[in-house]
Amino acid sequence: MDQRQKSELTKQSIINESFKLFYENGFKTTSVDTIMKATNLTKGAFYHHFKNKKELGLAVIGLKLQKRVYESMVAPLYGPEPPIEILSSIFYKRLKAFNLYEKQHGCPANNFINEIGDYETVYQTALKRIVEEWKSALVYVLDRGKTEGQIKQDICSKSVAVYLISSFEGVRGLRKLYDNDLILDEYISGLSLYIENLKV
Amino acid sequence: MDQRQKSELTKQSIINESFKLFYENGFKTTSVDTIMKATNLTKGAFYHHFKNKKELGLAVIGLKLQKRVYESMVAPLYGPEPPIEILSSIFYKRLKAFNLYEKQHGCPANNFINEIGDYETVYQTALKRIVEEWKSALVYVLDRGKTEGQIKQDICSKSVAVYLISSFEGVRGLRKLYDNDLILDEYISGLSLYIENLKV
DNA sequence: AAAAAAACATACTACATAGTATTTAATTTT
DNA sequence: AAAATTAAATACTATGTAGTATGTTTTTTT
Repeated sequence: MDQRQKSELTKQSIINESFKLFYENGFKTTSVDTIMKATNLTKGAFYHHFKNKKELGLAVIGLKLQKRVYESMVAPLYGPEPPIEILSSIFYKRLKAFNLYEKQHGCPANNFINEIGDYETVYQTALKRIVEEWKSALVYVLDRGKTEGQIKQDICSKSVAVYLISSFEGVRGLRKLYDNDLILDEYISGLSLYIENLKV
Repeated sequence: MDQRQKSELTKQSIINESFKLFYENGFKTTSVDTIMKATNLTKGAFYHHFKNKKELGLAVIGLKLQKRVYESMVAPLYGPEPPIEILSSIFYKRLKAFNLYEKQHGCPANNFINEIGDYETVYQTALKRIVEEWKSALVYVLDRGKTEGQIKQDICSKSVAVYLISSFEGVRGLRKLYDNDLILDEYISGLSLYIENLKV
């Protein structure tokens, strides 16, 4: 392996460990020292690859968070199945697929949003991008549902998209408070009712 | 004013300033020094009134956060108006009543939930109390709606309650990312649809 | 193989942090 | 009024923090 590849690997390693630590303990409260301890590297390596902690934060948001949300919640919305099926399965499946660790610590993106969404404009912009991408995909599938006559014409796709995202992120925070899945099951039941009412 | 009253005032002053600073900058990232600077008091005063920062955190949650949620979102649910009216007005009114500062920084309770809901059990328990109180009130008004024949019999009150809370807290986080109210308006529209579908 | 550059390590600075120890001032009790 | 108690101030410790300065090693270029 040449130098460039190895260097890229260490950079990715820093980003990966950061994502994990930010997820477990928060962005602001995770120190560069802690991160570098986790990577078995030193501060020299960190500041060789990143200008400062902010640059790392933006890298984690733009690479890890965005990718995570895209792969799990966005991409499936562009699938060929009937819109209502896609909607009801994607949220349901996703929630059911979370392991205990993911239930306890909530949504990585939502954690960032709540911690530093009001902190600095650069973070705001980077996080907004994730939400907008998700929203667009939801609007796409909802509009398709209307076109294909499966979803009521008079509903506002954007509003439904926002409502779906809000409730999903909201419950991922609430779940942190409990040591069982009751709240998630209740959420799913509440969501089902909502989606049911979108049908013509 | 006697000593006890004055002492209680300084304690409340510490709690109030803490609430404000926690809200703006987060719990873990607001230092005791910063708080005492804001109160124009010193560290001696702080550690006279509180054993440690954790005790302060619990005081802020149990007194300020709980009270805030109760007064704005819980108490009105026990009013005499028709359930559907209460539901659609309370969420709508609350969102419309927020000033810019409150929109930018999200929900104080939700911020705590997302920051330290997975941090230590004592915080978990204290925050859970707030959510459960809110949920109970929603279930109460939903059940009343069923009894009074205004709300569909076959919906699960708990599920709807959880879904309502989730979406509300979710959008309060999302709003942080934007510099206008579009997302709130879309949320309200999405919520209206949801509530509309609860009617018989 | 020598020179240059890149990738990292080590050692440091300046400041922030939670909490403690001790002192001073004000108030209440006797 | 003296003694005791409470409220708060001051001074401190030990550790954590972001970031810098400089050194060393490895790889690439010449």
